[in-house]
Amino acid sequence: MARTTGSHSGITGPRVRAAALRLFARGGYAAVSMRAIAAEVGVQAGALYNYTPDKQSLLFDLMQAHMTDLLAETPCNADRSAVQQLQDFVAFHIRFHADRPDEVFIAYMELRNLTEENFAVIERLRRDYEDRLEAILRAGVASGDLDVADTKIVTLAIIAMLTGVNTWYRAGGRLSLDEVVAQYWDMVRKAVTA
Amino acid sequence: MARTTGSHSGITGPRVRAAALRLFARGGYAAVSMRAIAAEVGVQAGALYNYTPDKQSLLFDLMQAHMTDLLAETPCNADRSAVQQLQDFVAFHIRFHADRPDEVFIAYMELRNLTEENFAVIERLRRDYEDRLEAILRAGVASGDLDVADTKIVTLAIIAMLTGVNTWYRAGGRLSLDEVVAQYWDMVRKAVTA
DNA sequence: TTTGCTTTTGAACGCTTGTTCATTAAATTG
DNA sequence: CAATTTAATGAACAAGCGTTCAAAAGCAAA
Repeated sequence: MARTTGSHSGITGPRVRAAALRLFARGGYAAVSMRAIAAEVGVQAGALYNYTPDKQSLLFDLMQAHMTDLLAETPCNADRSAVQQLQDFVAFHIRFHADRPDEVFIAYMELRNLTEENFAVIERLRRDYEDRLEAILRAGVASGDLDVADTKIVTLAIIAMLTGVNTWYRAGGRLSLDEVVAQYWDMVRKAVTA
Repeated sequence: MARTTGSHSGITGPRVRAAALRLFARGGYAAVSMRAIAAEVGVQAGALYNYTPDKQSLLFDLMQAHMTDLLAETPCNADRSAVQQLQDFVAFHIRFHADRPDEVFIAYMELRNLTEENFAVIERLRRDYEDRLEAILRAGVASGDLDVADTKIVTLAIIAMLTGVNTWYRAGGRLSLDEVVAQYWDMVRKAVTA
């Protein structure tokens, strides 16, 4: 046997990325073999190398795509007040992350499995995202609507709190995403206003 | 060569655990080989098996010891008000975790590398810890001192926020631990009071 | 139907993995 | 000093790792 019936590059490529995403999120990058990814796709290990130069690129591409999407979709409406922008950010962060549990898990857990250069790229994207939130907080402090002693710390505290939702939230659980967003916004709002 | 001069079980045992802790935290359980741990101790791989039945037990023992310490040291002073107990908890959590970055990192990142039975043990200890905080919040709601809609969610949100300190805090950095504790307590207090 | 391209196979590469064990030597005990 | 216990070595094991590549086979165009 060699090429199998129905084989097609436009189909196999995305399936390789999807399988890698699933398995990396479930078992961790180092614990998942290329053969395991291939088996998930229904192909031999060698075939993966038509779609990625190596295992490291598979991880990096997944993380970079996730962070790029995150930054592209982050709301940025300068017409709204700082408090409104903060509310938009909280709602966006929770919803975006709840929709992509595997990507989020990988983006936070597999940083140390990136090469030095790849890590630098992802780290910069993460900083860019943090800076978006910090800019909102600064604007709120400047306008007097927010009471925040150290915008950097509060930025990190808010992001950590919001991202924590992913450790327990499951669609169809006790709380709807609307309720989750409302409760977290309530906490954040109280924590940063006078 | 066989046994080396100065070799002693009472010394090598702790060094094996310390090396495993360091390397697991740095590179991840799956990416660290028994030979790498042995090299860090200055010994051959076979010698490790005088101190652990296998690699999995090395990970589990580290995590269990950490969680047991955490629960043993958690403040629990029923004489104090709910708000005071909450303040005690926040200060304790930040300080305890800041003192043990490697243990904390492992306890959060390597859960998926535990066997099913070992995972269940660690998971229960983690729940016990969460329950301590939730009990404080419930008491505060009952006494009217706290305004919390859903104690479970707020428990998880607070813990996620506090544990996030470990991703950026470094001793000798811009902020002292006292300042960090003060700022986080300020946020928590405002978020859970009316 | 033949030609050429694309995709996959399956074997092979050298290397690393966790773990075991007979052997050896230091440390301890009598 | 001699006997025993303890702790380490270093080789070996089977299995798995990421990756490469010639050969094979489905597919598309002529």
